[in-house]
Amino acid sequence: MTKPVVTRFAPSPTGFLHIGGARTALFCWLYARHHGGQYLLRIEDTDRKRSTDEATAAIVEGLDWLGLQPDGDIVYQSHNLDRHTEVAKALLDSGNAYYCYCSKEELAEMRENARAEGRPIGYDGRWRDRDPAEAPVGVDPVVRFKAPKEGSTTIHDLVQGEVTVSNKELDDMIILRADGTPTYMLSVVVDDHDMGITHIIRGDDHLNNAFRQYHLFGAMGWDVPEFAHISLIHGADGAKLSKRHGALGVDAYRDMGYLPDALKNYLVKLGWGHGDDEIFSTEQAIEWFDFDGVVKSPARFDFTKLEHINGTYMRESADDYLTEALSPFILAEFGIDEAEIPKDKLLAAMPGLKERAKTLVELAKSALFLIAKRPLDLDEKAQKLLHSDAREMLARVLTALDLVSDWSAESLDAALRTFSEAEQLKFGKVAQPLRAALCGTTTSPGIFDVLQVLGREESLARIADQTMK
RNA sequence: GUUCCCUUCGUCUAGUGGCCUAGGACGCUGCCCUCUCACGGCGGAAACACGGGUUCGAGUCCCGUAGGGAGCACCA
Repeated sequence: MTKPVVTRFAPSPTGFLHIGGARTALFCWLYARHHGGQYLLRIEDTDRKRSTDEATAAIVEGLDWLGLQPDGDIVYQSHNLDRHTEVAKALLDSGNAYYCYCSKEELAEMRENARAEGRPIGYDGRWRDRDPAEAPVGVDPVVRFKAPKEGSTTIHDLVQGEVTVSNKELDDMIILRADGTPTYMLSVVVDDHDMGITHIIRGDDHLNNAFRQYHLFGAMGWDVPEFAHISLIHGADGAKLSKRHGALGVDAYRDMGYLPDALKNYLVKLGWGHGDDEIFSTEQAIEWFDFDGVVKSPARFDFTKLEHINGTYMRESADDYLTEALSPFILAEFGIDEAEIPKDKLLAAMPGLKERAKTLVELAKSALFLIAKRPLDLDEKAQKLLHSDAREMLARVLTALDLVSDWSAESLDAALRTFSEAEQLKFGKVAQPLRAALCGTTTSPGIFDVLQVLGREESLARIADQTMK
């Protein structure tokens, strides 16, 4: 019987939840769900200068939108500072750590020399075995961890495989600053242990940290969790995604009109694969997800593919769900309040509308003709289409449609076909001007659907608006 | 600079020594469907970074080279 899986997502609250973080969270969540374990959220807010409550809120909100709610309470790293300090003291007592009185200038010089001589840049351990009695007075020391000097360290990473590094590369890292506060390296290890984390899943920018953390776990006599370092997401140009280079918060994706499930589907496919499967439900992802499907190389973010997946999800979404989801977009696009939105019409038109939109923003735009008040503004193409001949023809269409008493797609179809035959026009020559008059645009759902959703009165009035006798 | 990681169509990927004449998806593109736009259907162009090994046989294993990425803080 193995231990139940416990994973954690551990962002630092210095900004929004960006897309790479969202994917890491998704992988953590998926892995925990797959194994029936727990997925926890830890806010790494020990850098109080850069951490903000707003950022924490944005992260929680972003995860919530994606449906990645953590199990159990959120852990705030800053609340555990005393515990971290306590562990540092224990390390000091057991001889696994020591005080170092180096000044910053001394350290800078050390680095410079190392660089000049082509040696690894790091602390040289000059206080490691020095007698504390030699300590300069009036200097607050930092506490450093005694890393092994000989041999090498191997990590069996679930994604990267066996990774070995020479212990010469590991310098004695600081675990307690001169002001007595613990550093990140110490805090993560203590928190991961205290939270019972079994699998550390994070971006591979932390791969090198894993070696140092490995020894910290060992020095405390703690079990070392499994590591899984997943590759980072790059922008479309192959460069790393960063805040100033294309990295957006998940809220931006929400505002661009992507569905959370579609974004998740896209994200999990970015760097993980299950054969040729492209579109699958969250349930299937949980069932299939494992590290043997995770790709080591970094992936580029591709909006076009996201759009395609989103379009697929939209077409498969329930009409009432989309109708509700649309309100904020209609407000944002057209400044129309939720209360003024004719939801019944939206719902009725939704089957035809959702077929044609890849995002909620597009969907909102395509629904404008349902909401717009007469007389309609015509877009450029529609204006061009409604030349005088067409307007004259519309007058005759109006007469023909006025005769239709049963305003059903069937009778409308029959009436318009009869009309176009009588006029010796191809059906399209009738439908397009009609569409322009009805929608103000040259694209829309099927013309009979449009007539029906608009209703007899509104349809005839809109046509009348554009006729020329 | 140094350490570690990565490298299959433009992009995401399948591929775990013979099933590969390298498969799927997005995008691009030809045709069909058609009242527009989509959707859908049937086709097409398009990749194993390079060089050496190992092997009867290499996209798959090993070594180099090149390119890309990440780390190297009293940040997390």
